[in-house]
Amino acid sequence: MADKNVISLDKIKVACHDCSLAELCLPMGLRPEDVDRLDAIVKRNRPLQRGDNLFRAGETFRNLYVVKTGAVKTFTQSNDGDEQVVGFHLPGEVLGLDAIQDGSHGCSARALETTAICELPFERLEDLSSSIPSLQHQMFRLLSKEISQEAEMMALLGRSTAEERVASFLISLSERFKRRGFSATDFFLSMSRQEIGSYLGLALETVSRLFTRFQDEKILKVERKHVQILDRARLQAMVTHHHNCEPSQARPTT
Amino acid sequence: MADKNVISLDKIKVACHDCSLAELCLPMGLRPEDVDRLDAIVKRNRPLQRGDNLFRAGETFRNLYVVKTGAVKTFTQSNDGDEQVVGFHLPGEVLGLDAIQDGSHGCSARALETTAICELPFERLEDLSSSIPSLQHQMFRLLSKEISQEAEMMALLGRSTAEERVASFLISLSERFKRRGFSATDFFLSMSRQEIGSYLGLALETVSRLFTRFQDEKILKVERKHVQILDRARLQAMVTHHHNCEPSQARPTT
DNA sequence: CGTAGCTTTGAAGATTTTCAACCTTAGTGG
DNA sequence: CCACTAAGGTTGAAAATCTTCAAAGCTACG
Repeated sequence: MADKNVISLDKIKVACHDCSLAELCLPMGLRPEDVDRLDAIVKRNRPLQRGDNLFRAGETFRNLYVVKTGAVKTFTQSNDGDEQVVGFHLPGEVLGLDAIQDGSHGCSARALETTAICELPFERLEDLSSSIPSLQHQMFRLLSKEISQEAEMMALLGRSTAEERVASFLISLSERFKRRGFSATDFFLSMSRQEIGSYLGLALETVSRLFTRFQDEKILKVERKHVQILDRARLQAMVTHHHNCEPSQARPTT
Repeated sequence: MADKNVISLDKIKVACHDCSLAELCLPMGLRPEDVDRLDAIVKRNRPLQRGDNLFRAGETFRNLYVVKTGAVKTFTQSNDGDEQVVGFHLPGEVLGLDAIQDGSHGCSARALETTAICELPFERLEDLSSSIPSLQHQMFRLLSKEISQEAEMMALLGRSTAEERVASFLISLSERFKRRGFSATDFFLSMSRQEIGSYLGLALETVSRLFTRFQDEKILKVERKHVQILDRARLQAMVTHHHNCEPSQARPTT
């Protein structure tokens, strides 16, 4: 809607209009004055550098976070030190929804590259939701969407071969980039093979091999972090095989 | 809180007090008069028989459902016919949260045994939430909890061996039964090996073998659907190995 | 230019799946 | 009352997939 660029002085407000609140507001349109009220509670912090933590597991939950630019991973750590990636978060996506429940974060979040974040104090958001029914509705939808997406991921992990998982991962990234106005067929992975593997429940070598194989089969062109999707149809076919209950692309929702 | 038994005439109301709304109300206590307002919108339907569908993927979303007694599975169907189980729902647990998002159910729900269900018209629930801040808060918590649980499941599926998955599944069931006042160490599985396997991303034979092995190792006693946990500590140890970020049992929250 | 960190690749090893047979239980009907 | 059948469960062996271990290649960065 508001397509303005970020302006230095009025940065906070504008930043929110054009990005952070898109996820919350655009889907069903709050009234402009309500958007302003929402804007008023949003904070924008200095950008995170690669490796910086946004929050850590166990910390008290106070804010939801919206990725403006960059990318963030969420992960848990096993007691023997190695980490398990539970999500990647691209621009426009929200973090922290799992922490509302018990007031503390259940996973840590770390920037995969230089990343700008908006912060939404959850208590304020709750207050506002009480007085703006359509915001409450958006909040419910937002939470519900997260549940759907996770369920889809569970179905993927519960059923798929390594091939399906990697294909599905690429399609997911592709769609998410596309939605934010980036190329759906040509993008950079901000995460390592290791992190992809951890997320998909595969060894990093398996991920690497699949990338190589897809390239040999002319489905992808991969050059380190740079991925180009050459044959989306075949990628899709690998996944469609398990038909995720909702006809994903049949409805132009979202 | 209300520990009354179900009384025939006033069944609907009482039923809700002692069970269906526990999940929504008890965690942080609505005021009694608010609970009554909530009760007023709850419907209770005839019980479902084993195999009956509660809803099907693609149907319009109107209600959330709370399992009162019995058990329900949610699943998606691949185009080649076989199903993928995405969840099991025991008494006190809520179904349908994933459907708020786009107004239609993304998976089907079917009774695994004779099952009683409460129905909560979501629109009414939203209206009520607007006027009862603590109910809104409970709703957010409910949705957030679902997100946490799914994230935990994703972590499990993404990281575990068959052994860990089955161990984790049993512990999860055990805890859920316990919370509802059933035995944590002696219960009946209402789902088949096939369904467990589908849920955990394992072949049904693998599930069966693990049950047998656990029995050989004196961790379980399994006799068809009847499971007894003999050595919870060792079951727990198989899972703890991956430390689910939140110290699960350290805090008596819930 | 050299080192550190990813990534790729190969080969061996482990786990899990698949296929197939058999067993058990519960329900049915002779 | 017993045999029969169907559905679910168990078990074994072969086959497939994925992981692990190991080594080498590539890039980026200081």
